[in-house]
Amino acid sequence: MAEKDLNTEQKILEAARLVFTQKGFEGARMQEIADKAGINKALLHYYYRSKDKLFEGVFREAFFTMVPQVMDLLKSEMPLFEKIRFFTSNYIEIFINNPFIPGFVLHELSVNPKRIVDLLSNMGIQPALFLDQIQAEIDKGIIKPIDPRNLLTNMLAMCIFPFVARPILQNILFTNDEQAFAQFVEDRKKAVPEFIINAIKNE
Amino acid sequence: MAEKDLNTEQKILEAARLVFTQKGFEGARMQEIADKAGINKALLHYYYRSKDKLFEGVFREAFFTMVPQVMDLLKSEMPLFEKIRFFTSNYIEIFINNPFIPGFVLHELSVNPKRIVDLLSNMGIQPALFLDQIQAEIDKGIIKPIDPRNLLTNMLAMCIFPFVARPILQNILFTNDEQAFAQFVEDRKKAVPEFIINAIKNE
DNA sequence: GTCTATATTGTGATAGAC
DNA sequence: GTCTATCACAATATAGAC
Repeated sequence: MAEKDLNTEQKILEAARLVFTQKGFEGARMQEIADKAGINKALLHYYYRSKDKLFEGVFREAFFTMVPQVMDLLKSEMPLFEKIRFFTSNYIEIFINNPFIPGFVLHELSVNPKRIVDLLSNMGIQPALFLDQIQAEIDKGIIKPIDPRNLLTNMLAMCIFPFVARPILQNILFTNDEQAFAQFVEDRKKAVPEFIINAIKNE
Repeated sequence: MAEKDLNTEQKILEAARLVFTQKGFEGARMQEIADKAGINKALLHYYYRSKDKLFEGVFREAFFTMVPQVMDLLKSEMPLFEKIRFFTSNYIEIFINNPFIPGFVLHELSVNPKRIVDLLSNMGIQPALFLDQIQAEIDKGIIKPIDPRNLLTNMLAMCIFPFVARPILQNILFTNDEQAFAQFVEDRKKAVPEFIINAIKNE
């Protein structure tokens, strides 16, 4: 690494993140990334040999933002209900700060599913501990019987879906009022864990 | 690939549906659609003047499959719990038969949100009646207090999300076993409404 | 490192024979 | 209606001056 203008490189990555996450790989244009970074196309290729290489970095970062950070939380020793509250509210908060990540990752996942195999095996995603914890609470009679995988899927669904379906939800439920939708999502940091715990708690 | 019995126009639409739903508008190639339809590019343009026109038809059909069919159900006079069971299981069944629709529609929605304005206004999506029904049940003390929009969002999330996130869920929860995942989704036709009703029902 | 100019390949779309 | 051949342009990528 010789003397690189980190400023330019940062600008490129930031611009690429914006364009890729909003348009996807196929929809993104190197010209638009260059424009947003305030440089020209040639300089993009000077820093990153190809569109693929540039995308690789952006996708990796997005994938790491979306998947593993909070997944680690599932492995902790926290009591179940507390863990559910912590997981959902933190996850929603991450997406509030990165609203385009979910749609971006899910689209690229469905277009090129092979990619996840590489990435997932490179990071030890292991929900087994969390699933076992759920099963243990069921056996103890503390929560209602449920397939632990269904519970985890529901948790993820309620955290992620509003960001993937935002345009349509905002339109239907809030007549396109952006601030109202932002407040709605903010409220869900408490509403979602409450909903989940109500669903599984034994009286 | 395509049936010889079908006329050319049907073969084109079928091929376009496959390619567009799996690759999106930007990722789709007219060449690939032509190949899948067993014809050549020129003939595509003979039947549909442009890629846009062809996409229009496919997206419209997908959008109508995804959004309004079951939405009408929300307006019916059914009791709330029964309505929730009917809605969720029917919706999941639709996606079992059209697994690529959710990802396709949601992606195009986020890439081109303006499109929904046109389509949504052309069909009277009106969840108000359902939201009112929920509020009425809350007032009567039959279900727990909850923002009705949160409840509707959660319903949609749990129905749709597994199909959008299928590659990653199938990998993490089922070690890429397709049949196991199919069974999992089938089970959710009963598990999801049960989960929801448990979450809101007052004891 | 940054630019202008250009090469090179894609891809959507059309012309015209049959 | 269906084909082959080709156009026109857009987009990635490279060459080379400064």
